[in-house]
Amino acid sequence: MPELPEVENARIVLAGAVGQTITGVDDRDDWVCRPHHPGDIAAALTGGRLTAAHRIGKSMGCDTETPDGDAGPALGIHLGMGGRIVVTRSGGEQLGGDPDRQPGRAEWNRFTLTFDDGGHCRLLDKRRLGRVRLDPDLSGLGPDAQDVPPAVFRERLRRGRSAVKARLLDQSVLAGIGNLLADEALWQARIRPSARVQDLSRTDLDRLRRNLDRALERAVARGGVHTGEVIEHRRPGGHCPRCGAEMAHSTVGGRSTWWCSREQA
DNA sequence: AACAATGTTCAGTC
DNA sequence: GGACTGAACATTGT
Repeated sequence: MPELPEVENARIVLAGAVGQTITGVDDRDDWVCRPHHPGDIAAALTGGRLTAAHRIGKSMGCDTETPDGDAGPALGIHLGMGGRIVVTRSGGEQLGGDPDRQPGRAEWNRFTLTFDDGGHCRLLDKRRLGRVRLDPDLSGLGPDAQDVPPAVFRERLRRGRSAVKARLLDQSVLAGIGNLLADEALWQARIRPSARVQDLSRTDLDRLRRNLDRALERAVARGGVHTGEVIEHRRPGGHCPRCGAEMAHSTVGGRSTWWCSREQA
């Protein structure tokens, strides 16, 4: 599920744990916690306190404070292909979970913080492609896809010769856009995903940016990219919800791609 | 059983 | 060296 909108909602869940003091850390999943070893993250964080929850693109994390009140290591979390954050408060109140508010099966628990008031913060990830690490290097990320000025968007996107969708998916160009959001924004803007960036006009790029902004805002508000208008029509036999033409399918930028065969010609 | 899946990264090729 | 492509990664669902 996780593209920028899902991660932003997960960040809000994570923020529900800010202020808590960490009494225990389960970091035994050495794949999800790589390159750390079991116990490394526990040693770094136990006794510390969460002080903030932030996000850039699809990467999020917490700032921490040591028991002495000094700045502690940052706890970086990436949800990968299907991770979720669930926070349980001392009273048993649960924040997060899947769209049906199911917490997820216990064996999908990949990482857990336990707090002094009895609450928990968990990463659940059935596909196990999520990641937890201390002080992650985020220097390779481009600006967050939310709130990119038009001139910056045009300049960053137009560089190179690849397909426009491949540019949108490149996290070093803009951070936060994933496969579904890219298809949605390109469909809204009526631009073919395989169009080469050097062939797009300034008007095309401005229209794409506006539609991307709108798709992002809408997806954050509605709880995920799956709420996009064209998403449910990305399937064999699907039709464009605007004009009724058949949806076309192929691979662009290494990912499964759907577009309107008429409007995005 | 074979294949695709809302993501990232690494090994190749140009 | 930079830009770009495709496979690999771990696991689940169809």
